[in-house]
Amino acid sequence: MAKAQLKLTIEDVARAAGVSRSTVSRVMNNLPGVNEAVRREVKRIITDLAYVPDQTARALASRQHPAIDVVAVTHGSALGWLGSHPYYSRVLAGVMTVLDGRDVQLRVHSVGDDDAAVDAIAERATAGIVLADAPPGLAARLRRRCKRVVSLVATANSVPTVEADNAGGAYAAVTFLHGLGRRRIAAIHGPDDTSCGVNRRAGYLRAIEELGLPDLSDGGRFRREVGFDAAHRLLDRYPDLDAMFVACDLMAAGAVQAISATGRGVPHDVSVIGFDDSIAAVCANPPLTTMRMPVEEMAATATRLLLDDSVAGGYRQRFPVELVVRGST
Amino acid sequence: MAKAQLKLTIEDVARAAGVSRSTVSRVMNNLPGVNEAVRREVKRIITDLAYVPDQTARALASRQHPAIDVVAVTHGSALGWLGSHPYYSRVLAGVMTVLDGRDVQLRVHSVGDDDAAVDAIAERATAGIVLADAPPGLAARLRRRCKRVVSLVATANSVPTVEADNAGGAYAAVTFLHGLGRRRIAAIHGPDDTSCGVNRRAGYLRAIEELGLPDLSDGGRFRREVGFDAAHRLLDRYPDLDAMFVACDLMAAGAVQAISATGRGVPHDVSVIGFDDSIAAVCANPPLTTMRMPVEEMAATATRLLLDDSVAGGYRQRFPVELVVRGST
DNA sequence: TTGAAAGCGCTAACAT
DNA sequence: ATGTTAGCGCTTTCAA
Repeated sequence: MAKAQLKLTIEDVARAAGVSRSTVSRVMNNLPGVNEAVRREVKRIITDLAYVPDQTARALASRQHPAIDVVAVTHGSALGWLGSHPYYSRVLAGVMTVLDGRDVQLRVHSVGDDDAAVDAIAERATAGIVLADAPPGLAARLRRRCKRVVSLVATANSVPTVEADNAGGAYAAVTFLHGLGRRRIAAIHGPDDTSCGVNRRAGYLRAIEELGLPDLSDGGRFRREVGFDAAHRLLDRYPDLDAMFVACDLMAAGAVQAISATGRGVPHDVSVIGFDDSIAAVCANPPLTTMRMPVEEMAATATRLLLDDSVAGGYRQRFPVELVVRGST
Repeated sequence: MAKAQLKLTIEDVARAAGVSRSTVSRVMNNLPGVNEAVRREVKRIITDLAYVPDQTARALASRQHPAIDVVAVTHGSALGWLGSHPYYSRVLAGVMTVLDGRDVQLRVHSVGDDDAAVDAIAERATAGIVLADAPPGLAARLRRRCKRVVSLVATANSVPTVEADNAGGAYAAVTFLHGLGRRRIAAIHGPDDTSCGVNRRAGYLRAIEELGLPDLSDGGRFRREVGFDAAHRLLDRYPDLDAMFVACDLMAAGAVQAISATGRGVPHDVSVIGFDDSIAAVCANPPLTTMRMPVEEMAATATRLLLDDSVAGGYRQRFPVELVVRGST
């Protein structure tokens, strides 16, 4: 019996397959120049032996490191975004659960409109890139320079996507409000330049149309202050509204603050339903009924896809969004 | 003129210093067996040349990777902690700002009472360990096995610490409430087995004693539900209380929910002041006046200390905690 | 106290 | 299509 190996190396695989290390290397990296039969055989042996290439050696030799790059787009100030917006930390949490135990680095970037910086990320990417909230332009540019990209929001068609059913969630939220007897259902939407913003709005619109309700909309960016201001405006314009569908919890928390400030009760006078099920939902007063986005699960899925190198061209996976009932309805 | 180097290697340093690579390596790693004069000279040259060793090569040769290990202690369920408690994501945000651009991995661990797991972390640690909320026992154990440790909370004496002035912050909070004319100031404390819990309580106690106020205390763990329940009990027992000092924003958000639920107004009937200045503060209704902990800055400082390898034995740095006034007072 | 030499496990020219 | 040969930049015996 052979001496126990502490760690399997490419050499072991080569020997078992009766080929050279170079060939094994080519197979691992999906490089051309290997006979198909040989390639299959080597792949089989790699699987059988449960061989895992050493990422460090690979990095040293190839001059690039294995890592998952999470890229968020900078809306205004870059600093403190992670700590201040629940979404990003949930994405990181999801990625981390998968990276745990593996020898893969997690890099975080926040990009504005500096194309050079974007190209640099693609250039240095290794295991792959997870797009937290990239607009189509950015996503397409990245995808052009690096095939291993997965977006967590609907974006350029060419980019593999693991998204949530935003439109369906919004539709369900409005339907729920309607079932509660509410008939003057306003909406505070997210930005029109994000697919989340657009799809949640679409879901709202479809619902009120089917239900024969009026369109009472306002909105802006996914920030608490925006929700606060929009709710004030809405209440001013439509003093009789009895419910609000708000496109994210942060805004919904702001909306609740505004509604309270006018002397109205939540949910007595106005029901409000948020979206995301983030920490903001549970800290609001009253705590928010909301549509739960499985952000952590989505990020984990995207990461696995990247690590398994199984991101096909038009890949698309859609996660359902679920109603969580709390005190604001 | 010499050919332009794309990257400085240990060889360049050795040549400049007129010694061998081995010697430079020994100096870098603070290994014994180098003449003091030579050591100083090599260090000078390293600084002059701004030489930064390649972490990947180092990892390959030494079989260990450069990384910052952030360890959080698991209170109950491990999953989802990052996404659900603002503190941790702020710590990560702080660490990341420092790691950005450097070739250092960020690993996150959450440990319960599995000593073997703790030892494994120490074993594999490289650049160092940042303790987010480790109790003395854990911290001491880790420190015994790995010198490069920095804690973000007061803990075992042997462990270098970058902490916040919790007692001072709590004292300032109560004083502020008193200045507002409040005289029945209750407190919702954190757990007694954490230094934050203990020190914030100590600050409260010192203040009410100096001010000649009664001690109206309750508390438990740093969770929203606990704040909610404690506030209810407090209001039951002392119906006339007019202010609450709550040891963290998450609990404070819960307290505000409870106070509202009894029909009282915040801040009209009861003023509440939180601690941390996390996302929870701004999502509460009304938004929370709170004592700001510079968590991101603290984590960044700890990380830099580790990376610069300048963690002395009894290192201790204390960050001030600042009052942020919002609507709950 | 110091240096020479042999790798760490892999990739990437360059041959064949 | 495949193998041979150098390294990647550092650590680490082993000699001196």
